[in-house]
Amino acid sequence: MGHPGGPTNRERQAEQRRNQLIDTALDLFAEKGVDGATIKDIATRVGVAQGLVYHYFDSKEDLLSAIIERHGPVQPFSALLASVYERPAAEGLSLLAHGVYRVASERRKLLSVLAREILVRPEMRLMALGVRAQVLAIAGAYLDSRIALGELRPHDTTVTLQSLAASVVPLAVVGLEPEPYITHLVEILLRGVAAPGYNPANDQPTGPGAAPAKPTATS
Amino acid sequence: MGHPGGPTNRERQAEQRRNQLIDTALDLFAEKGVDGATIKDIATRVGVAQGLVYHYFDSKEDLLSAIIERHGPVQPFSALLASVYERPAAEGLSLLAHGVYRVASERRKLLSVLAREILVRPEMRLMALGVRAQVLAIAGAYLDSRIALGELRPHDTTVTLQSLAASVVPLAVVGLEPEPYITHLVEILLRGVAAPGYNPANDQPTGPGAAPAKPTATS
Amino acid sequence: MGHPGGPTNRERQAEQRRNQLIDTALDLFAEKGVDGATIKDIATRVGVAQGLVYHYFDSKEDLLSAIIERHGPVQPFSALLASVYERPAAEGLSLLAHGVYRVASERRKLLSVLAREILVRPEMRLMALGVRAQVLAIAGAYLDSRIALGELRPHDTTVTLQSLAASVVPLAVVGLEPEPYITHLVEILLRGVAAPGYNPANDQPTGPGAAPAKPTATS
Amino acid sequence: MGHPGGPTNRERQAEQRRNQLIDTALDLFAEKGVDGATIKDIATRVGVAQGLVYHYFDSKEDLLSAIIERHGPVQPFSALLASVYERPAAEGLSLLAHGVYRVASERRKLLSVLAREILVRPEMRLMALGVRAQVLAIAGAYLDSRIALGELRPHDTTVTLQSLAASVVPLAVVGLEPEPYITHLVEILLRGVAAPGYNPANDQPTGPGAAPAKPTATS
DNA sequence: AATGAATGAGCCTTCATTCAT
DNA sequence: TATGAATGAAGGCTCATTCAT
Repeated sequence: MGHPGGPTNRERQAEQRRNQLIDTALDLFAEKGVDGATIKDIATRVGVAQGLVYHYFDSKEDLLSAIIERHGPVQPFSALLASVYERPAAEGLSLLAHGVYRVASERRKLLSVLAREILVRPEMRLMALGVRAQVLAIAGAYLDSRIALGELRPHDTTVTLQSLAASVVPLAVVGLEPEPYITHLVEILLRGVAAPGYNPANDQPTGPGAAPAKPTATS
Repeated sequence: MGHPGGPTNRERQAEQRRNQLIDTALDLFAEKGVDGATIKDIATRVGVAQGLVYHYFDSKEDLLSAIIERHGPVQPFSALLASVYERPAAEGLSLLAHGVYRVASERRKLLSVLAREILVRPEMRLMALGVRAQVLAIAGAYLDSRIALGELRPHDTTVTLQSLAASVVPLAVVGLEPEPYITHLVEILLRGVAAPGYNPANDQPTGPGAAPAKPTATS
Repeated sequence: MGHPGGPTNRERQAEQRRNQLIDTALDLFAEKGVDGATIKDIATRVGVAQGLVYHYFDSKEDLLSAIIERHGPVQPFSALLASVYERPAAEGLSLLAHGVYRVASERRKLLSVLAREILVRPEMRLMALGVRAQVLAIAGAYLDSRIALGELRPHDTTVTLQSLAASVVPLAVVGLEPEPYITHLVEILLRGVAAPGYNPANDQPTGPGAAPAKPTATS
Repeated sequence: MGHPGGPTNRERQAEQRRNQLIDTALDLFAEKGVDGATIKDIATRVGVAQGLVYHYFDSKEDLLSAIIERHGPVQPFSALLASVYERPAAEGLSLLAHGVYRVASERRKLLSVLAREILVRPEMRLMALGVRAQVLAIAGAYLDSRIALGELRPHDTTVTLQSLAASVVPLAVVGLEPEPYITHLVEILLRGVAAPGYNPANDQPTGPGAAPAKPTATS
């Protein structure tokens, strides 16, 4: 405020300390749960006095909020969705699945914490349901567009996406290997929702007017 | 033990009290988490003194074990799997999906508790992974048999099952409506893993030239 | 509740423990102030664990309420006022002054605590003002009756009472000797409010119609 | 100190800051009590960092001392007493009463703080008792002189003064209106200690045979 | 079987105080 | 002069657990 010329050295250090506390808190919350991890745990692991935590955060609750703010997965998920837009269905689903795995892997600690807290805190549950609704809306619009283009058969795209996410995210959170699981999953889902005659191998949307190859098989 | 003629009156009452404590503990664990619920909470809700809890259980931990023992979902899931065996793939997958939802709904409180504890207790995590492996083995054997019969195309059946379970169980745990979600999900998965030309409507594998059933929505 | 035949042994002991905690808390609150005295102080002086205090009281605040309930000076002051009613003014004022000193002496610890808290807690201030108003109303009615009987000259009796109380109570709270201070005070106030010609030495109200002795002196 | 020519600009600013801190501390001590107000509270209200408080004061205790030094009511009370000296009793008592109210009103915050601390800090209690003794000595000498002049009857003047102060000061500290309370109080006390036949209206001692002034109300 | 008094460890939080910048 | 990061000692309160009755 009163010092033009960018952050001072001291402010930079304070910011670092703050982030250090947030990151350490996230580690410990993920390991022991929010209730199981103590402020003392966090301070000790960072190597400072307990009191310092309260210099940066009003309460444990506030610390949790700061964690979410800093590590919140909404932005990366949004970016992922944006990057998929306009891609053919086969490629898009694959990008989606692998992307979700990657983002969830990077944020696995936070997701682990949230998964626990959502079950017990109504406000967090509501927040999570809201985010879920937003993401489903955006991603659903993408899949619907692929239906309109004739790549996918008409269906409730929410189901596809929910299934995709529900299958992939826990994998990442628990830390299991993605492959070959995800590739197989994408194949199953794609076959499940592909329009008759859509050939993923082409990586090219078949025009809506294009005559599908003889329905010899569902593949 | 030393009294022939079945349980005495007193033993029956003790059993009832024990179960009452277990059930109430489960309720509270699900509401507030294992850490968030106190022994006093439980005793108060049952209408007894805290001390009594320790007549029936050695510790909070022991109480949690008793809950799992009494409400463990392994048996019903096993029964479900058994009931599906020998059924055609289309029917089997549907039975499986709806059955999983039903069982998970009935046990949603326990599953909610377990979901939280698994993330934080290594022993529980191992236990859960073990159960998962068993269930996947049994159910996988079933799907493999349907592959062998030509109903389903050869694929990693674990993926199908994992996806099914991961999609359905959270639905039940969070308390969302199953339909039309589950029906749609089954349709997608079934199409995704069906052998070419398999006609679910027949409950019989069909020749390659048979027309596939129309999708639910206008294609 | 569920045990006819009066309090059990255990209940009696619990009650004793409770009172012991209240009394010890009062001692310490008076010595160090409510903020200055710690729950540990109290527990230690009683010879129990800190936690036990919270078995009997919800909070430090609740403990303070219990102190007021048990040691509240309203009842004894009311009794004092009742005992004075119908007495001649001279005797009444003297009884009042000495009685207030006695009661305030007996409750000096609580009054000391309240004196401090009133200055800082609006609710307590209001409560105290309310009590003061009640007491002044009752005692004022007494003095007004003595005015009507011609013993005292018409005046704002609230002032007399307020002055009496304000002079006597601090004496008791601080623990100073009452005599000869109180006797002198009563004499001054009595002369200050006596009707011309009222002779306290008589301990008899002069009838309203009685001719006052020649106004040779005010005494 | 080492700079001739009066205080430098910087010294003047420092003095201002110091006084600002003292005044703000007094405000907060009065509002929340010495224990209840924090150094951070004070610094925040002044708009500076906590650390700065420790550039001006060694400790919270030292800050309290500085408050007393700056706002101590001894000087104004002394001035009041000096101004009363030689005045006739009736005028003197009235001046005293109103003057005490005025001074106590001006210093009500400090008096509120002291009232609380005296009850809990032995050193402060001693200090206060010492001040009280001094004031009573001076004011007592004044009243004794009026006794010697025949305006007041011989009596323990300490009692009169104590009663006056005890009645008036709390009024000011709590912030109640002075009138008509103080006027009535003075009248009562004056009648209570006046020599027989003393006529306040004259501001002159009157002979025993002189008719007393009519009471304020119809007697 | 049942009660609830009692314990004691530990948690979150506050706050006066210090100190490097 | 001024800042605010950092410390560390408590303090209020909770809670699983024990035990005499």
